[in-house]
Amino acid sequence: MANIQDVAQRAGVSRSTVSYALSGKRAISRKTRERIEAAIRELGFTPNAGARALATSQTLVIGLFVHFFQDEFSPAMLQYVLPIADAAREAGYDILMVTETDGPKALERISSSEMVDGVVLLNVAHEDPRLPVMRKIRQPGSMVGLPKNTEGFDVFDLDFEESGRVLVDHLAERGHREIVLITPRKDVYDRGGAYAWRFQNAALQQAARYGMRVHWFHGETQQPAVNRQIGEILDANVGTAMIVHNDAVIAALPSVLHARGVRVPDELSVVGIFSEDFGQLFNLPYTAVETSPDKLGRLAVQALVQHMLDPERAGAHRVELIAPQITDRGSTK
Amino acid sequence: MANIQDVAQRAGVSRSTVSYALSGKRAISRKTRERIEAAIRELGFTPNAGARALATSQTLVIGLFVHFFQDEFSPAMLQYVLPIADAAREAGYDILMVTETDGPKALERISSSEMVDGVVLLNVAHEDPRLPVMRKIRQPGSMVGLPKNTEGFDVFDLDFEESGRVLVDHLAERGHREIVLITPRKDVYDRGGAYAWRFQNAALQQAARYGMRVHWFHGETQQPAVNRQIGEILDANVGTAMIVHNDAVIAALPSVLHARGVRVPDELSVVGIFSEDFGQLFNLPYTAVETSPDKLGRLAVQALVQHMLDPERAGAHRVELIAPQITDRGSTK
DNA sequence: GGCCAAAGTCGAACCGGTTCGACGATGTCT
DNA sequence: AGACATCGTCGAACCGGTTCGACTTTGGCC
Repeated sequence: MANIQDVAQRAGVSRSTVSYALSGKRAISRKTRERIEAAIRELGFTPNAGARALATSQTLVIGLFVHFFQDEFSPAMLQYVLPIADAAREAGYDILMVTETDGPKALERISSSEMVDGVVLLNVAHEDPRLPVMRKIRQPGSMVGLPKNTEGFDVFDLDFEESGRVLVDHLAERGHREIVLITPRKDVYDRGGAYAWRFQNAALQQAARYGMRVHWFHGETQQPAVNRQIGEILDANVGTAMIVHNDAVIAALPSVLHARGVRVPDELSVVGIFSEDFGQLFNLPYTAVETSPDKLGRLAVQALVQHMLDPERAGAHRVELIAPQITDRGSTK
Repeated sequence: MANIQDVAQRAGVSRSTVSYALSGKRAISRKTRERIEAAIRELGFTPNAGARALATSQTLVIGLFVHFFQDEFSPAMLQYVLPIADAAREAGYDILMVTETDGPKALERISSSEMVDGVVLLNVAHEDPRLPVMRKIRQPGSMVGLPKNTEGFDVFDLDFEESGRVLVDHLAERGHREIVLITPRKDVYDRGGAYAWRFQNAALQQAARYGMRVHWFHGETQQPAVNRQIGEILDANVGTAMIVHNDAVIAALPSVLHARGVRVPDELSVVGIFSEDFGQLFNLPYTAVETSPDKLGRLAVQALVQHMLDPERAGAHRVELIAPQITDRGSTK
């Protein structure tokens, strides 16, 4: 394997000259540069990442910390991960993906051994145990999911409160007075998944404002419990519309409704909150708030990259809740 | 940030002694070791990964090369990725996940800059363009998916041929004489996704052996084309059973069958090939061959780790096609 | 022609670990 | 008591890059 010394020798220059030719940080004459480039090509030289990291304190790697909870629907997670990987690469970074259960410990390990220049956290909880660690470490951090205390980080999330209101409005405008609300499982709340109660509180409050009656259920996440529960809710036969904030439930809904011969929107109006890709994957015919995982993931990476490039501006952090967009698929009336 | 020199100073020893205390490669007296450990704790020292990589030529990172094709069903891919990440961590490795479209180039880049100790390739095609690169690089490689030439690699895959035969047998035993076979999209074949024709050829051959008539279709992958196609196939009303080797089709099947009131297995027998998790996700009530992505992923990592630990035995490679297990969910008769 | 700035290159130091050879202290065996 | 192996530690070299300061050469300007 060729190293920078071999290149220098072959081109008849010193190691530093090769380095400068590569980085462009000092002027190099055209003739010399061409000789160096030829030598690099002939020897197939690529700088050693470890050595470079050691010298520059830069790894060009971003740590992506994801935890795949059993009670959350995994396909949805992937929709964040892929755009993040793409955006990172566009900015010249690779992705070290960490899925360990013990997030704080993993974060500590990766950070203190300086394997990454920055960190993206997915699925951040209200009082996320990773955040205290994030505050101690040297690398800048960016996240998807709104924690209680955002100080020191770039934070991006959907505006779940507004999303809840928008969907209630949508139903209220169409005259619905009694509705069903299906939210994530209780575990998500217990874990501090703030998006759950942010959405739900806002929805309940807005419904109260309209004088709507709301029947609220924590949706199941695993089959066959999901189908059974949907059946029970339909049996109860309360309400003329349904707001579903639960991936597993909304994915299973078409088949259950079909099986029971419930026609949407004639007999029941349905709205949800999921990404376009997710909707396509499960062929969901429901009007819904778009969750834009790709947009959020990209934003997180872009903000992080800015901080990594310009560590001075460590004070300026973005907290951005993107506005919900409703996609009307005609499932309400 | 504390480095090994700070620790040495605080413990009143030399840097090398600290290093030996950490690695255990030479004997260190109990007293000295305890002083060093205390210093490490007090200073919160963690070895710098780049420096260590430079000195040892070991990164403790595995490169995971995945390409998410639009015409393949992404949720299925995740089922390989997560077990791989887990298995890697258990062996002390982290995962650098690379999703670039230009796989060969990415492989070249990561490998020659020595960012990883070894490489896992997912979804390997018959003549995968990444393989020529794999043969040149210094790091050992392991893969899921059976290429034409396996020499030099550890290869793991489901035995798709046997899977095809097993499913045909299953239907033949129940007296079916005319069946529908739905395979992956044409693009998958064109790309050299060998699992597609390995399964299909074996199934067709076995069916011929029984004198069965087979109606063969390339399944669609994106909605709403999937549903439309399933409808058309059902309209044609040929055959008493269906073998589905296509994730998007099998995922959509329950709702289409429901909608048309086709009862399984009374009016139509259905078998498929998908993982248990996938079946659970989409609540699929079909008898199927288990694809065991978790098992395959773990095998790939374990084999790779062996090669990384013992580079001498570079000659001995495993090629393992795991035997299909059929899970009877009662969708045939 | 002399002075000065800019361009181009080099050598040395440094980043933070690991590892080899050497050396003193200690213990064992004859 | 002397020879010798073993234990414990140290200093120096090395891994492969980057970067700083200094030096030489070139060119422009008065």
